[in-house]
Amino acid sequence: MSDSTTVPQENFAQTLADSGLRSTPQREVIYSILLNKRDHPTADEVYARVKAELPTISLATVYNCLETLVGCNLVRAVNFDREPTRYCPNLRPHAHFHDDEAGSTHDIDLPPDLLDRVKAILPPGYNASSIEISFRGRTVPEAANN
Amino acid sequence: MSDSTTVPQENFAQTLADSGLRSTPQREVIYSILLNKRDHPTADEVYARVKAELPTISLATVYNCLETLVGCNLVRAVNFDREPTRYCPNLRPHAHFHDDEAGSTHDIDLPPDLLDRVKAILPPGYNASSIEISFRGRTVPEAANN
DNA sequence: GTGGGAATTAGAATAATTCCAAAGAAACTT
DNA sequence: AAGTTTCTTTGGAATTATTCTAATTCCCAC
Repeated sequence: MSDSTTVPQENFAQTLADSGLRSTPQREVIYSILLNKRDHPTADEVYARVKAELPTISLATVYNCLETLVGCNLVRAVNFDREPTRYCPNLRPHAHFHDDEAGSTHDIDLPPDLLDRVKAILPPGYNASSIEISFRGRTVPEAANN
Repeated sequence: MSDSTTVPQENFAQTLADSGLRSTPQREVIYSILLNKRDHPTADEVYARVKAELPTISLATVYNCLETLVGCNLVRAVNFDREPTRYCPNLRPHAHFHDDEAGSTHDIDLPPDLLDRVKAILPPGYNASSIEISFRGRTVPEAANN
């Protein structure tokens, strides 16, 4: 189930506990939904999916849980322009490509040295806590292995 | 007034005309406001500044004009997380750094080859029309020349 | 099994942006 | 220069994503 990019289920509770937080059914299900279908769903989409398992969950809880997971680095939030925030359980360094035609978002793995080179452009005194590299455009199905 | 990063006033009308658009007082003033103070203002901030010169302008027009200028590549829109969109007349390749403490946004010039290297990570079939590299964090005044 | 902090819930509120329909210029046409 | 078309602006309503709030519920420690 887990690969090098994600936190295995058994560490999930621990990671939360490390931040003084509890593992709850809502948090677990939401995290598993993100692992299950890696299509960068929005909060609304997560809400729709989680209701199948927890029919009484509220949208506010979905937002709360997602924010919590982002806060303890179990999940990354991805933003494109004025689009709703999307969520991604891939913790490996990667960029994002947003296909404007399809509306879909894809992970693009980053060569490890490249992230370092990008970080290196910051002048002294600029202390970055996060970096985001994002592309927008079209994917050409014929040309891609896709 | 203009430098290598911006469009000189005399080309402004032409650039609009190339897209079948007119140069209007509202568009001109808004563009000059962006040139004048390069602090990445939001639409609201532009609105406040433009009212000094055009007191009857509406917020909708500010949004319209900014979108128009972005559309014909006179201006770039910059987004950070869920913050309001900011606008920037710097057309040179550059990244953005958002200082969470001060709420300010800074341009970070990109070495020309770096943008190419970043573009090169895209698999075949991924056709990017725009790239954005953005940092969030703090700036440390003591360490910076700033 | 009771008290207290944490978490969830539903709904109201907010903030940024977009939509809409009407009124106002500007530019072509003849 | 009047008429027509097209582009632009305007104010206000509407929309969308998200956050806030207050009330309940849950869970663990005592």
